[in-house]
Amino acid sequence: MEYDFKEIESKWQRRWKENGTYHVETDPSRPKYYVLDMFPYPSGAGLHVGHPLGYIASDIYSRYKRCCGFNVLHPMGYDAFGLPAEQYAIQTGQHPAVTTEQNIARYREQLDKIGFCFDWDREVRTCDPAYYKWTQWAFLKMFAHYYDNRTQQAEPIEKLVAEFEKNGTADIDAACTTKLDFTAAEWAAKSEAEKEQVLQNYRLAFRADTMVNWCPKLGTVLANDEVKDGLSVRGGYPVVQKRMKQWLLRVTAYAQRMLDGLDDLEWSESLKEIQRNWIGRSVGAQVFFDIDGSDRKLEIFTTRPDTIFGVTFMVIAPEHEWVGELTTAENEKAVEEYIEQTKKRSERERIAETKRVSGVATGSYAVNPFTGKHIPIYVSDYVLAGYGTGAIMAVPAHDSRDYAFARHFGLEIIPVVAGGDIEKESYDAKEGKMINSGFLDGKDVKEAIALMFDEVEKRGLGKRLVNYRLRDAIFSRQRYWGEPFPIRYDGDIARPLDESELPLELPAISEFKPTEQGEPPLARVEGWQYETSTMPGFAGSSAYYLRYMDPHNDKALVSKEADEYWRNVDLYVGGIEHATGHLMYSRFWNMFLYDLGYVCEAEPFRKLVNQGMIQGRSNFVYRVVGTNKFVSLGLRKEYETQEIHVDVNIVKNDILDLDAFRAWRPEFADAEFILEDGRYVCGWAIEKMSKSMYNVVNPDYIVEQYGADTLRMYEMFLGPLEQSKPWDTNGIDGVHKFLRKFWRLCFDREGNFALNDEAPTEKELKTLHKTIKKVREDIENFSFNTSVAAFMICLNELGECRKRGIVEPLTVLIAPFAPHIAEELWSLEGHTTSVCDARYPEYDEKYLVESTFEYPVSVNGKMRFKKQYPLTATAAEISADIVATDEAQKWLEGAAPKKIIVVVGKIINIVK
RNA sequence: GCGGAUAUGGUGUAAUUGGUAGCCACGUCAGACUUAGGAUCUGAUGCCGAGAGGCGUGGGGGUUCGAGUCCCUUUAUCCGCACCA
Repeated sequence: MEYDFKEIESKWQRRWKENGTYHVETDPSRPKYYVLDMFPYPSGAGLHVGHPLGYIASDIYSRYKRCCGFNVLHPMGYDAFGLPAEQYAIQTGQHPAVTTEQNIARYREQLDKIGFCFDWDREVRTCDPAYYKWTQWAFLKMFAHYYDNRTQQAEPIEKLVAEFEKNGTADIDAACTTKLDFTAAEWAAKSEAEKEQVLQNYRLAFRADTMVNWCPKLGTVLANDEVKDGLSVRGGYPVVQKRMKQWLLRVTAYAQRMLDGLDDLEWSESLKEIQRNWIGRSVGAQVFFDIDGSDRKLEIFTTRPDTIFGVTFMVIAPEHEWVGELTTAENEKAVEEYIEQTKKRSERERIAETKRVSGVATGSYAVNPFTGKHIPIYVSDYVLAGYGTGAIMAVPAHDSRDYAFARHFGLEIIPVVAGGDIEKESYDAKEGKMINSGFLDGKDVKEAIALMFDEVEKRGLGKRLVNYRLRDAIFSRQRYWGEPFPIRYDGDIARPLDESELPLELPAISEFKPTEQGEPPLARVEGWQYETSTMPGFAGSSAYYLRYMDPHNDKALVSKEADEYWRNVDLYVGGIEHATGHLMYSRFWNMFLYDLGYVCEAEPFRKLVNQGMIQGRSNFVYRVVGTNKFVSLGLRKEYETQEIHVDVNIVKNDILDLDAFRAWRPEFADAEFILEDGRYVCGWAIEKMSKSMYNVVNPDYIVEQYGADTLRMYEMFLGPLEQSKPWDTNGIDGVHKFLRKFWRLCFDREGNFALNDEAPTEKELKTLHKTIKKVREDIENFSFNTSVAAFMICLNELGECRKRGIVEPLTVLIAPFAPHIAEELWSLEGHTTSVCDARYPEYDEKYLVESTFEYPVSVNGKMRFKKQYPLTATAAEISADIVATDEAQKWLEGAAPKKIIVVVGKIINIVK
């Protein structure tokens, strides 16, 4: 019987569906394991061969865990709200709900062909009102809570109000936008609108007038992680800074906890590092500088208080609120001009021109609290309004930016740390001895920093302070295709809907552009008395992993029972591109729900694996310039040629299918070829997988040609999971050949199923157990490429072994990788259960043991590694051959091995 | 500029974590069976050399009896952050 993968695969996919094979329920009698993939955004282009990489890996792991006795939750869904569907709607008038529905159907069809073990009964879609009800619910909870720095958690806003009524802000230590100061009496005197204004300063979901990333082309604001190099991540359109009233999430309140939480997560060091950088904690001091002729004190933040003696000027950001106040009459014109000029510069220009020094003096002076010197205050855009206090103390001798500025404006440069040559450049290193610094002279930098902290606090100049680079997340988008905010307005006061009013459904509209007045599309809806912006893409994806635990519950996001059983995600597989977006927001969202007691784990994703990107491998043909003749790769040097992308699907092993090429496009219908060895060889290059490069490989095509099991194994065989690599269909034959060989193992020459019950030999058992051990270890380490290789080696070693005692465990072993073929063989053997109900095979150590082992020995004074000893060899016998090095002696000392366990000639353990 | 990662045959990769570098595949070459093969099977295949032999894990140096693996240095590529005080 031939290996008819089409027949086998459709048969088993149908059965799995009919029998609900992969349906999961909570089962307290069994240990749980939660394997999650980052759910896809269903785009119009469908899946290419790169998308399933992570899904296949997680599917193998899920099936493996299931065979190990775990109750495995492995769900899938769709991140269905988002910009592309809406952009498409604007162009075509097609409602996003319709295109999204179509795209989901297409995705599902593609996914089903690959044979995943998802529990589709738990599917979620973020655009489903029954789902986004809980996104809105979480938002309302955030609106109703603030973050108390003393209890280090979210608390009901009523607690804060009660505090205001009693003591005003006197005893408050809460996360806020700006520090407020008022008494109980002042609070009582405020109007309702004023009180709400104050509370917005503390709520975890709040509305504020802030500088935002505005993308005119997309007509919406964007969060920091949606902007890169001054361009929008989606679409690549310019982004400008603009002051607007927006909803925000106070993620900064959780900065420290999100930072601390990283330590215990099984994430890659590089991903943790990206998040640490994004949070950007820095420890420093807040210091107030007196301003000459004013009662005001200029507040700055510094991480180098040791260098205060070297401060020779101050700089404030152009957006600093005191710019007007600090500017003297004679400097007014120059300052105004400068600010006008910086406003015109886009974010992109500002980034591009970081080397250019610019600035202007305010005419005011501050006083260096340690030297007593009067120092000028400048305005310059190298100081950012958004970080620290938007003002700095400049130490040109020890900060390269201050140095460049001082050089440009001819300002004094005083070295206070010995070690550099300030004639040439600033000395930024945090090491050396202090000079020109009064009581700090002779001290080491580290020591000086500590002493200065104390001194600053003692003199009442300021205090220690921790600053974060992390910004609050802008949460509203001026778009249609997203979750509506459960907020209505009473004048300017935002009123939350009652929970019983949820979900607030997105109304149907037919025109998706912003209004003439530039308002979001929802402003077109007649009678819409709610907020007109919608929530951003990350809203729906922030808690979807919780919803999978209990997807049909209409009383709660997740029931206590389900949450306490499934707890959190044990293994999360997805791309690194979500490092500062989704993975930050999800952690914030989860910690918030944890504070409120709705979930029992503070961290949502315990272990995370980032699969690499699959790049495209493009093929080229070479047209002789001015003709319709195409010359093969090896001969192209002899002609003047033009390189043309050719569809990779009509090229095999870099050999062009000439007829297919002629049929590909009308202009090539009468193409002629200059061949080498009778074939046309194409050139190739690694590029991004995209339609325009004609290098997109569709998984459907691979499944059609080779079957899902081959696709699954080949994707794994391609290389280490976490590494980016190009897709190259060359080579898939090797994996397909292997599966055919595995299939034929069970049939005799006449094609009858022919497993026998003969007892396996020692050698065959050794091969089997070696493979079991290797494959199990590799799966645990996510080293799927080497486990596929192990299967191949196994078959090579076994030859034509048709013994049930060998083939049956191998079938179970291979099932996570190639489930269809495994199921078929399993059923032919007479098993009535599904192969996924079988226990994963254990290996028996005794089959791994050999009777001899090798040890490095000296032969004729030269080190060799050839000599074999019997297992019973004594230390004395071995030592006679060993060069008398310390290491060898140490190994022998008291180590006289009683038993040495050896795997195919290598020592794995010495039992004493 | 700062931080992280990677570098091994013609190609994708492997190496029991300091112990015979190149497993397993692709490709290539030779052979078998075939009317035929994009089927199947067998063998060869790191480089130089006729051979003995020599060289070989981006480059240079070091530790070690022994280095792809550890240390120092350097180069290239990729990724993240970037006027963050």
